[in-house]
Order: sequence, then C-alpha cells, then structure tokens
Amino acid sequence: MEYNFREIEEKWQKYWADNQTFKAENKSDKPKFYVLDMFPYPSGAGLHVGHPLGYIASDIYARYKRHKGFNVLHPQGYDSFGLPAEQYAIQTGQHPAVTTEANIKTYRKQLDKIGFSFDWSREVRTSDPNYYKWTQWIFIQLFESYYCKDADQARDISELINVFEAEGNGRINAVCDDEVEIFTAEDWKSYSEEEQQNILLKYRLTFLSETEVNWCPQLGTVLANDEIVNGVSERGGHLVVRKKMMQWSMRITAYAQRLLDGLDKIDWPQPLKDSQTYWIGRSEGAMVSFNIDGFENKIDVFTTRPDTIYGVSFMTLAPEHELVSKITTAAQKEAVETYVKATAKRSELERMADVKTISGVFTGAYALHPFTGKKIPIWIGDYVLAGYGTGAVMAVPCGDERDYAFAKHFGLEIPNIFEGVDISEEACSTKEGVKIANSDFLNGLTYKKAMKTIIHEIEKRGFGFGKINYRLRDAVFSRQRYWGEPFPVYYKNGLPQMIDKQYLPIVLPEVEKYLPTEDGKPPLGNATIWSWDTSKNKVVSNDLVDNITVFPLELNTMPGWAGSSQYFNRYMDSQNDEEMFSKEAINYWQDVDLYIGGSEHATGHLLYSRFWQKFMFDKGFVPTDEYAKKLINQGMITGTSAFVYRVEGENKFVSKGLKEDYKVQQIHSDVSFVNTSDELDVEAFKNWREEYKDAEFILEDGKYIVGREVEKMSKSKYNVVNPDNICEEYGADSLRLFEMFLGPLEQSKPWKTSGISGVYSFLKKLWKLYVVNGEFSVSDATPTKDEFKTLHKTIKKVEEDIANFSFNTSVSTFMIAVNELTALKCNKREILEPLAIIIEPYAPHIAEELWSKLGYSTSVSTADFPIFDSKYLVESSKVYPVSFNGKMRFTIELSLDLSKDEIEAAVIAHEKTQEQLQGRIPKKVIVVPGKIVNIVG
RNA sequence: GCCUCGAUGGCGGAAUUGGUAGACGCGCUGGAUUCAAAAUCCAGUUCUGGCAACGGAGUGUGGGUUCGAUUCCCACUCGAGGUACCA
Repeated sequence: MEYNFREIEEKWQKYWADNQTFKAENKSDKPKFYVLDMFPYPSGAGLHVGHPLGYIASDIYARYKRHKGFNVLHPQGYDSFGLPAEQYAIQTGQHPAVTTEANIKTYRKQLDKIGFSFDWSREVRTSDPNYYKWTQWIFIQLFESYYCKDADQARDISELINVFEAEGNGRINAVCDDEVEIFTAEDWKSYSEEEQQNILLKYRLTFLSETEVNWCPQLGTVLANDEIVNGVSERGGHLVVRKKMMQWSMRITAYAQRLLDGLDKIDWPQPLKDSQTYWIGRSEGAMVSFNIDGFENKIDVFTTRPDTIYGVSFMTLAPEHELVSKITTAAQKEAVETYVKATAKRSELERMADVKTISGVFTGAYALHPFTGKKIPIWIGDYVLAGYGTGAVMAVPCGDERDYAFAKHFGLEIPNIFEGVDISEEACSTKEGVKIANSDFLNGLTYKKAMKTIIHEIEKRGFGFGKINYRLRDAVFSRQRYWGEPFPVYYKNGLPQMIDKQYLPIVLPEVEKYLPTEDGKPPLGNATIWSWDTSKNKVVSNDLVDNITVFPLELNTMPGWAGSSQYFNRYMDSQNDEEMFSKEAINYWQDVDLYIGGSEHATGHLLYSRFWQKFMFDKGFVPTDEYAKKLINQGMITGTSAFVYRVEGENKFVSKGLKEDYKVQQIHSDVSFVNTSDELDVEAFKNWREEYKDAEFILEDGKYIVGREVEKMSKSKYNVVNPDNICEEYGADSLRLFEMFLGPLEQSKPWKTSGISGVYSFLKKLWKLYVVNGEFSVSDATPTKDEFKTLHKTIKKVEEDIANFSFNTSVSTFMIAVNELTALKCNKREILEPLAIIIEPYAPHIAEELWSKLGYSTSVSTADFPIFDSKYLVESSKVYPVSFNGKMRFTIELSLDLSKDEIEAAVIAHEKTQEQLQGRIPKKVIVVPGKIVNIVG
C-alpha cells in the first residue's frame, strides 16, 4: 500500500472527465460563484511552470467554494490568435491554424495532467470562427454607436442621424474627432452619401484614422515596441521608423471618466488601479490657440497651467507636428528636416525615458502671445510627443522643469512670473502658496484663483476654453498581420461598410504567404478570395470586384486584445449559436467573482475589457458595467535568461567576456541551449532559427559563454521550465503543492525545481496516516484532545489562508498537521476524514483516493467543508516571553487567569529576573496579558 | 525618466492588529537501517566567541517614533515589472 501517484492521478482525472464532475449548470438553487483565470496563449513552447501558478490558486479557490456550497463556474480556454504562430508560419510555411491546433492539444494535455477542476464543456478559442463571430459582432455594434455626453452612454448611431436630419449637429454633445465642423439640417441633407458617412465616422465608437506605427521597411511590416531593440528590429537588426497609417481605432477616450470612476467600485489591487489611473491620466486645464506670425494656421496647446501663460517665452512642437513643414523658414529647413528624421528613428519610450539629453531645433517661425501679442519663437523638440495632447506645448520655463532645461540649453528667455521666487537655479513647479506676478490681471492671485480667472478670460476673448484632458489615447485596433480576427468590413468608394451580422462569421481567408505583399499591403492582401459580394452576401474571388456589387474586403486584422475583451461573458453560454450569451445565462452568472491573472495586463487587456464591458452595459447586453468584482495578480515566476551578443549590423556573435570589444546587441537565447556553466551549445543555437544558420561565433577559451539575468519566465524570453517532467516524476499533487509553497501568490519568485521533494515526502507521510501495517485502515475510536486540537487549528488556519489568498502558509499548516498527527500516531476516522476534505482543494487526487478508500462512492469535491470549533483550541496557560529592554531573555509559563499585577509579581519573583537585573530596580514593567512581559531598566 | 512592487540564514520563505525573528520546506552535517545504494527514521543547522554553561550581533543602508520595530515614519541603495503593436 504505497502512495502510487501515477495510478491515483490517472484514475481520478479519468473519473472527473467521465463523470463531468465540474460541469457547471446555468441554473441552481445554490449561490453562484464565478472563478476566472486569464486564459493562456498556446505557444509552441508549451505551458511553463509560471502559467499554472495562478491556475492552481484559482482552482484551490474554486474547489474550496464548492465545499462551501456554491455553484461554481470555473472555465478555461485559449487566446489563440497571436504573433508567435504567425512568425512560425512565416518561417516554416505551416498554417497558423495547424500549429495553433497542435499547440492547444499540448496545452490541454498539460493542463489535464495538473488536475484542474475546469468545466471544459465551455471552452472557448479566440481563433475559432464560432467564437470570433461574436468579436466581429461587437465590432459592428461599436461601429453603429456613438457616445452621447448628455446621457453619458453609448447610443445607436441612428439616433444621431435623426438629429442631423432634424437640426444638424449644432447642439449635439457627443464624443467625436476634433475637427468636426458645424452643419445644419439643410447642409446634412445636401451632403452626398459619401460626405455623410465621412462625418458619421468622426462620431462612431470605432472609426478610421491616421495613426503612427513602427514601420520596418526591410521586413515590410509594422513592429510592436517589444520587437524593437535599440531602435532596430530584434529579428535581423533592421531600421525602424515611425510612419503614419490609416487604421481602425476604438474611441476608448469616450469612456475615460467612467473607466476612472469605476475603479472605486471594484476590489482590484491598488497598484493595478494606480497604473490604470495614470494611464487614463486625467488633467484639468485649458486649450489655448496661438496665432502664428504670417500664417493663417493656429497652434492649439493643452496646458494644465494656463495661469502661467504670461511666462510663455517659446513654444515647442513635436517633430511630427503637421505644421512643422509649413512654418519652417528656408534658413532653418535643413536643420529641421535632419532633426525630424533623427526623431523618427527613436521610439516613444526612448524619448520619454531620456530626460538628460536636451535636443531641439528652431523652426524660424514665431507665434503671437494671445495676451501680450509678443512674438515667441517656435521650436521643435522630441520631448514633446505627437500623440499626447495636441503635440504642442506652450513653454513656461520658469514653471516647468523640462521647459526650464530646454530654455537654459538653448539660451532662451526665462521670464519670472512668480512673486518673490528665485528661479536662477531651477524652475518653480509648486502650485500652492505661490503668487503670480508680471501677469497683468493675474498679478497677486494664487493658483486656484488664477486658474479660474484665466480660463474665464481665455473663453471671453475667444482663443480657448477650459478643458479636462486625458492622457489616454484612442486605441489602435488594426494590425497588419495575418493571424487575427478579420474585420467584417468591405470598402465602397473607399468608405468602410459593415457586413450584416446574419452573415457572420467572416472567416479568415487562405493565403499563400503570411508576409506583407510586395507593394506593402498587409498579409491579407495575398488572399485571392477576399472580396464581398453584396448580392450573394458571401466572400468571393477578387477577380469579381466591380465596385458595384462586389467590393474589396478589409486587409487588416484585429489586435490581440480583441478576442480577450469579452471572453468572460462568452463562457457563461459558450455554445450558443444564436446569441453571444442568453439573457438567462448572463442574468444568472452576472459577473466574475474572482479573476486571477498577471499584473502585466494592467493597462492592456484589463483596461480594454472594462471599456467593452461598459459599452455592452450601455447597449443593455450585460447587467453590470464592471465585469470582475475582485482581481488578484499572481506574481511572476522568474527564470534565469541567457543572452548572446550580436555584433551590430553583422550575423556574428561574441562570447560574453569579449563583448566590450565590439558594438553589440544583447539577444535572448533559449536556456535549453545553455548548460550549468553558462556555456552555449552553438550548434543547437544555429539550428534554432533560419537567420542564425550561418552565424559566426567568436569564442573565448574555445567556448561561447552567455550572459545571464533574472527575468520573468516567459516564452518570449526563452527561459521557461516545463511542468511535464515534474508531473511525471512527482505527480500533479506535488506540483500543485509546490507551486503554492514557493511563496506568496502575489509576489514574484524564482523557480528552483529541487525543493519539490519536500512536498512529495509530505504527501507520502499523509498517505501513511491512513495505512496500518501496509493495509488501508482507520479506527473509529474517539480522538484525543490533542488530535482534535491539531485538526481544528488546521481548519481555522486554512480557511483564513484561503480568504487571504495566502496559499503558501496553508501548505506549511498541512505539513505541521501531518507531522503532529504522525507523532500522535493518530489513525482516527473522525480526524482523517475531515483532513482529506481540507486538503482536497490543494491536492485533489490523493484526497479523492483516500476518500474512496474511506468508503465513499461520491467525489470528495462534493463533501461539505468541516466546521471549525473553537472549543478545541482553548488554552489555560501561556508560555510568556520575558524581555529586558525589548530583548527576550527567558520564558515562563503562567496561567491565563492571572491579572496583570499577578503576572508582574510572578515574573519579578523569578530567579532569572533577578539575575538579569543584577540588583537594579526596574523603571517600568510592561505586561500585556496573553502576549509578553517587558522589563525596562 | 515616470509609475508600481520587492529586499529576512547557504536557498524558497514564516512571523494575521507594533509583542519570543528565522515556523514549514530545500540544502548541508552527523547518526540509525543496508553488503551497498535508494527510500525511510533520529539529531543538529542565522552569524559570531566559547569544550560547555553562557554571551555578543542580527530582518538591504542611514536616521526617527516607541517600554518594544521585519512590521509605523523620513531619506537612500539595489533588484524586478509596466511604460500604449509580446500575450
């Protein structure tokens, strides 16, 4: 009767699958509880030990909630569109659908081996047409909506059209593009269909606009910031430039305030809320227009300090600003153009991070100060970002550190507008308690009053208005990729048209090559059957395009976050073909009670999904406008990454010790090519990727030594450890316990497989409690006081731990309990039965096996959780630590019935106290009954 | 740069409201069992002085509050994550 985990785990995994033990019903008398994991991207590398960390935690929670009488929804699926599959397709020619399917199979096998209590009947895959049908459907809903500021919600675009027809847009208070012009009902009716559609696009919640991207001409593709290292592409080391492209965007900015306000309603980690708050970046200030000397154009700036407007001594435009080329004088043309080109090579991140180098160029043009009429020079500088605000700042060097540094560097004027403040060394950016001076009607006013006065004045004089600005930008929703959701969109005279929802899904077309086309179109430009026939309502060959009934389809695809923005709702009724989910399902499950996932999604998925949820709420599809009540961020598991050093511009790699002699880029190598002495298996590395096949290696002492760094464990960093071998060698229960035992769920922690033997021997010890002389056997005798005490303190601690998501300490508690019960030689049913139940959420296989051996024919997962009874933990005495000046010197056991004075008397009388005092008289004796005694003196 | 998190023995970590620092586990040392090994069991294991009894120091660094600080406050150092197309 040995603990045979292989046999046990296989048996119970099969039992759960055969009996659909964890299938959740959409109806129940029990209260509902929805436990959600962030679903994985099924990479070719398979699951690594970092993935299951959160899944194990949520599984423990889900299993515990079942014991506590809840109807638990605990689904799982795959975020199966994404770049790596496409990259692989480009390299090997294999269809991403094929590799994705294979990867999913691997993932499923790996997940099954860990014994999760998922309801697999609800599985979703974002790349499945039956799933992305609903992603496309939401896109259409967004297209057919605008944001009404009066109602503060999304409304049907037809309402807007009705108003346009009746009275034009003069009184419309809606979120829209900046440059919408005012028109009357008559104007509207006189517009052509095309003009009308163009206007509507400026209001729709998803719309086409020109946006900046990282363009890599050599690769013919747009790159993620992540794919760019030191300004060149990670793959191949090619040049990357900023380029404007016509793309779909989502008007998430319409929801900025509600996304901010909603954070107060949800129990999410404060750091995560902080990063969303910062991301949304609300600031109050004013829009001010500056005329340009000798031009019709104006420069609009947003400023949070309009009260300092008299301190403006120059203006800075983002180098990408549209007016730059227009206003630059002939004398400055060359310098400006060189600077603009240089800026295009720098990423936004670099530009933001680099505050030390001050750079900029004078355009030669001057703006006119709106109040004084003074000529102020217009500069360009890369510290101004095109995408933020208006891409222009009014520089007030005396009140802003960056403007101050810029002015000092270029010798520009720094007028002081603060009363009695010395600005000879640094700018004064404090708002409170500083009075404004040299500012005409603002003189003597403090910040708050000055703000009110100036905004009023700006509005009165008509060159601006008070405004709340958000850092949040509209989200770019187009990707020039193959492996993503196709848009349900075709183009008629260049205008986007939605395909009616009854014809969804629009299925991703087949292509010969997954690369962009030769003329720079996205990969879908390679598809030959990718046009929309409006009479037959189906996708047809491109040869049939006549722009009368057959039109070209959209060539971009949707981004990675599209599919994950509503999947949590789809799980509620994932097999529904008629609707995204039925009313009954959504009304029963409502929202997610516990969501576990990584904090790296803070401003991506977790913000976009809140936005879509609010939109769905506005449209009446869902009952709540926040979809997850509580969220826990599991910390990452870190791995030790390996790096190789590529000589810039060459396919040559130098060993770590020699890298100082070359100009190199640091590139990840897969850790599996590296041995324990950091030596690279050069052949394995060469075979890894086509581009490395002919690479040269410069060795030291005949070896290639890699660099090592601790980073998060991630497929993109090639430093993953696979859980399969662990399951094979120690079993899933050991893996589950070990992952939890590593440390606090929410903190990051390094992975080291060697520690697993501890939890493994714990399971063997647990098993032995139920075995006498090699046979399974428990006694029906009444447990002793000590045995009950062990059981009940374990129940108490484990329940507290689960409530606090402190799963690591539960594992210790189990170990202590088993150690104690082993020492007590406890074999009593009355103790061992509840013990099996409380361990079940953590180690379900062994618990099931013990439970069935105890004589039960139903799954232990359905058993009620044992009830804690405090009577077993009542103590009559306490071992008091006695401290002298805060240092513990000895302990003394005293009855808990003693009063403070009695305790003090007993301690003072103790011989060791006299020893410690050596004749001194204590100044003070602190007695905290039940806790400590501290003697001062 | 900015935002966020973290730092405790050789290692992962524990200490629930400010009250015995190092629970539990890994590793290591010694022992039992064994022909031997694995497995298992027993004892020890923060550093330091000492044969020992018993001392001294100690939770990244420097200050502060307190009878008492890993815990609270201030100023730093180092590491990690995010920073808008990795998912």
